Amino acid sequence: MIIQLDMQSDVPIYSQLINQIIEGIASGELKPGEPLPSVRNLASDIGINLHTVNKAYTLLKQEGFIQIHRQRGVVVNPDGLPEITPEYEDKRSSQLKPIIAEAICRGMSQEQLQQIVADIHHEITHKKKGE
Amino acid sequence: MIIQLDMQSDVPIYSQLINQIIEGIASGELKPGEPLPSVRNLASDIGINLHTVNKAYTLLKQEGFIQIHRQRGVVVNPDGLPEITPEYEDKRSSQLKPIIAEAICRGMSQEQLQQIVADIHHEITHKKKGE
Amino acid sequence: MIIQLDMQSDVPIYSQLINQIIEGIASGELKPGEPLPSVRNLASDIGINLHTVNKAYTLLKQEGFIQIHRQRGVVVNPDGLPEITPEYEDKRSSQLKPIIAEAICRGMSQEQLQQIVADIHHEITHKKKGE
Amino acid sequence: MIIQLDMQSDVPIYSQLINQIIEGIASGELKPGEPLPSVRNLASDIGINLHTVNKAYTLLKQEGFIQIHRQRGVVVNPDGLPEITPEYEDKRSSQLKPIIAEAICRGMSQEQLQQIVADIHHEITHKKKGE
DNA sequence: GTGGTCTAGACCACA
DNA sequence: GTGGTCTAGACCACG
Repeated sequence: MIIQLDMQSDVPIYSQLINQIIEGIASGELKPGEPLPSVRNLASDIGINLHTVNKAYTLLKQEGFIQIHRQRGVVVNPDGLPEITPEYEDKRSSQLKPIIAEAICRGMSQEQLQQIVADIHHEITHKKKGE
Repeated sequence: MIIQLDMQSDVPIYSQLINQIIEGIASGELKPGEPLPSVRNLASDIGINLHTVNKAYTLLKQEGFIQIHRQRGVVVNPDGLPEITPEYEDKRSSQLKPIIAEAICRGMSQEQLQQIVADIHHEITHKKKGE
Repeated sequence: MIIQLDMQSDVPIYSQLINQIIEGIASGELKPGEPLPSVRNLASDIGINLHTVNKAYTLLKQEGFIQIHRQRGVVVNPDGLPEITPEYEDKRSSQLKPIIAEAICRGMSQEQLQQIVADIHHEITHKKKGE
Repeated sequence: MIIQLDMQSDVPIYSQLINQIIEGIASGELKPGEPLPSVRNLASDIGINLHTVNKAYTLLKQEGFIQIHRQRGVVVNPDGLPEITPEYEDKRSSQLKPIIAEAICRGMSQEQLQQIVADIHHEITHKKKGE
């Protein structure tokens, strides 16, 4: 899986990493049980510090997306992925609200918004490898 | 309009402020041309630093949501609100993508997602004053 | 509050720090809402790296014992402390089980064990400041 | 005796192994003089590294729980089990203290704590073989 | 060779 | 001045 980071972005690198891995899981590129690169390999591959990768992995583990095995490395959680918890729903709503509010201000209708969501949804779930 | 800030959130206060004002505009609570409190008043009302309010106002102005006049104070942009620029569309997509990816991971269907979006859209546009 | 670390222990420093702070809260030495030293102050006071303190604080925040405010520093959670969750009960049992098993092997009766627990409980809740 | 290991746990495998064997002795499942599987057999049975089993056995021997004979293999110490030494008491207290402190923070009374201890004690000593 | 921990030092966002 | 992020480099526990 190809990781694309924007070093100029104000989004922290470890966050970008988390997002990319979650997208990889969502798109099916990364399947449950599949191994992820070791902290050091990934860090040197994408040219960042291993602590940054470590932080991303640790947070992904805490949220239940991956498992970090003692000395065997990191794998996508084979026991199924995190469920829809009330905390998650709260977080999701508070993330979506300002985005939707701004869209409304800029004159987007509800239908247009839903179309955008549908497009992105499709883009993720129909992503082809290496794309 | 009532501003609700969460001092424990990891979202910066100036961001929360921006979001709340944009939501106010989206809901119709704040109409084009309508005055906003002065930097000093708003800061003392909600008990935060002057600079924080200033930063929020400045960014809102940069994005075209408000106008700041030296003497007349701050008003919601009476000349219409910002349009849908390519930059905005990029920003919106990059914000939505990780949210949608996580939703997919947690087993939400596209329909469920769109329902959530519709709910939040409705919540914003049908908000009653003072609520 | 006095922090006592054992640099020779195989218990990680950040863990010892977490334990000491939790004990401080349990003993009433640290009350809800009370501020904790800044990351840098605490680090230099006890002669460790700020990242180590940061890790301890971050984990304590994740478990709900403290709040980390934007720029105002760290305080003991004023909204009440974490509750008894099923996850906590599982963790607690799996921590206690091997300790109790070893105690049994070494010939301790259930009454003796409970006495030890009572002693430690008393020691924590009746700790006097500076002791 | 059935060994249950959690490869995802952050408790080292050799520690889990030690705990399980001590629990086996505490429950009476493993009696003094009773033989334990050879390092090789146990390792291949539960699918872990030789060194891991070796480390567990070596530590158990150091603490006096088992004896390792060159030819006759490994047996539960027939000369009686380890006693209550001051070192053990220190270790036990330092293990129990943070657990009890957290329990207090989470609002458990001393009676509740002792009930938990009693439950686990009962669970260990009344364990039936093969359970 | 793997992740975990710790140190040291730097820059930035926030208020 | 506060915490947040990132880098660099080191040692250790684990298997």
